[in-house]
Amino acid sequence: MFRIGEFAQIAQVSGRQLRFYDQIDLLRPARTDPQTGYRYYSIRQLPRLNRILALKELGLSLDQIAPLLENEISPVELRGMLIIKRSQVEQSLREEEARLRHIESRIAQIDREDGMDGYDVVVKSVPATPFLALKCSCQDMEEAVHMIRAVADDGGRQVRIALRDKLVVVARNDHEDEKLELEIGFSLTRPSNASVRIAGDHVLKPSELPAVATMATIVRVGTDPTSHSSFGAIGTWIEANGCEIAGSCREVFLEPVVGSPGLAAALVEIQFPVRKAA
Amino acid sequence: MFRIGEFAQIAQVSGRQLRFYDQIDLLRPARTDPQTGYRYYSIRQLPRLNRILALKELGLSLDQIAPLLENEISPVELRGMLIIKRSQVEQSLREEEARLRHIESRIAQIDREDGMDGYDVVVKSVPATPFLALKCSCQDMEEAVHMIRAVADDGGRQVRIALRDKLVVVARNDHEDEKLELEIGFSLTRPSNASVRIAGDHVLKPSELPAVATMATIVRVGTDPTSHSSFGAIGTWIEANGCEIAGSCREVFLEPVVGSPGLAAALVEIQFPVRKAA
DNA sequence: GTGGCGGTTTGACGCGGCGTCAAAGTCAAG
DNA sequence: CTTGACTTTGACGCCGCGTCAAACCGCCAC
Repeated sequence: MFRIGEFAQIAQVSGRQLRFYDQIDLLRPARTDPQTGYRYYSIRQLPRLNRILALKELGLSLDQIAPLLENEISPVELRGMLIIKRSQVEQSLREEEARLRHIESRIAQIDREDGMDGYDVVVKSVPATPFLALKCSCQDMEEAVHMIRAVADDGGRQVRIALRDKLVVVARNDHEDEKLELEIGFSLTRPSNASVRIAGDHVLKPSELPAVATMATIVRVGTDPTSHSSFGAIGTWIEANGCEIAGSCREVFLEPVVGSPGLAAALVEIQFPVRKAA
Repeated sequence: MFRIGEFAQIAQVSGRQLRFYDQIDLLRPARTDPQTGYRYYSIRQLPRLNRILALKELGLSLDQIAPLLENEISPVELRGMLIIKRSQVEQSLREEEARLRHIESRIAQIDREDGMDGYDVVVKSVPATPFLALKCSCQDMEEAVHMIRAVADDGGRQVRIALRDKLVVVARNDHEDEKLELEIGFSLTRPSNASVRIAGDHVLKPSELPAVATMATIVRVGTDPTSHSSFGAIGTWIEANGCEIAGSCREVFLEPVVGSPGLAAALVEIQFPVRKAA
């Protein structure tokens, strides 16, 4: 018979641990002195403790281990538990790997002394949304900004405020064309069939922004100057994450765009639909 | 301004989470109505929340994130934190991989319907111990058992009980010889220079069992019948763990071996020194 | 006004597996 | 008998919220 400290030393566990296992009836000492409360362990209890430790290392919880020790669980059930556990471990392995890649890419980013702003990429899911937008192809950014401003201002006036939600620009990058294929318009709070004619003989037509389950997003202030760096950041992120782009990029203006400095000072969320690369 | 529920929906977090971040001063709402206590968030707070979420995904704790948000931390310090985090993640990756291999080998074991007893392999470290033992080489198991019994009985009588600790058999398996190169003796509670002569003109000589940092161990009842299966189990375990054997195997008799059925009914701990395979 | 429903508040407990005190009692050696 | 090492119970801490509960608030329909 050993006192708790000796037994703890033999089994390389802490005394607190043994007391805890006693408390939850996982491993009770062979004898407990009723006078003093001292716990006395037999070396014969070592196999049980070792079994506990071995199963714990497999990732099973103490609640799961308890019935195993009492042989209240058939090998088939244990197999089932292990199958589940395996998939959990595989999942967490993938997550840890992704985490590791992200950490490394951030370290590399610091070493490059990049502007470290706006590297807060977050994945979220977005639901399908009714959309009222103008399709157009622009030669350059300048023309695009002009069109966006036109839609924001004129459309903002003509679409009822209760219906209008947020200004959204969708960039279709299917073909490696020089031109920017854009859809510029408003997400809507509820579906609507009405078209809206704005200045310059353009028409906003109703459609739908499809739902995206995994969308890599980044929020940025202002459209132009840092545009390149934040796109770069999200690209780096996607690469580090082992993902690939799975659709057209969106820019969502989170605040109503008002007046002349509106676009430059606006809070914009860049969204890239992504999926796990094959 | 959004109420907590709307903001939570936008950012894809729970309201409880936002309340918690408020509580720990990580993200306070833009305004809190002093009358009702209602929290009102501005969309301008989304970047901060996103930064929190992004850093959290890197594995940083909220306590670590807080100063980062206040720019109280230089990029160099952040880099240091990330380096540390990286090594932690690498470590946990290795552990998870080992866990996965162990789970899979146990599933395979169930599928083979092996006797599932005694697969509770536990790694521990053992300190160096003074040792009083007889070196001998035996032709077969029968002779070995005979020698062990001789040492146990006769040595047990002659070595003072306060000095004697446990019966230990060390199996040197350096050369692929047929013969068993054994050291049979007692671990001692303190160093001693005395030799002990036992029956059959054999002599127990003092030496030392070297310390082993990582020892794969398994506890078993009885020496003979299941010997093969438990050695198999520990071998499988070592393989699954990506380890290799790094020294001579030991059998430690955890209980004093008394009388005739002593060896067969004894509680024995098999020990294999291991190290990570290259 | 008023009833109702859905959102919000604070507050508390729970989780998992112990670590880490603190105060008081026990054991064995000198 | 003293001393110092060990043990007991009990409580709180951890980390990041989830999940109640009871009470309160806002907005819409009547």
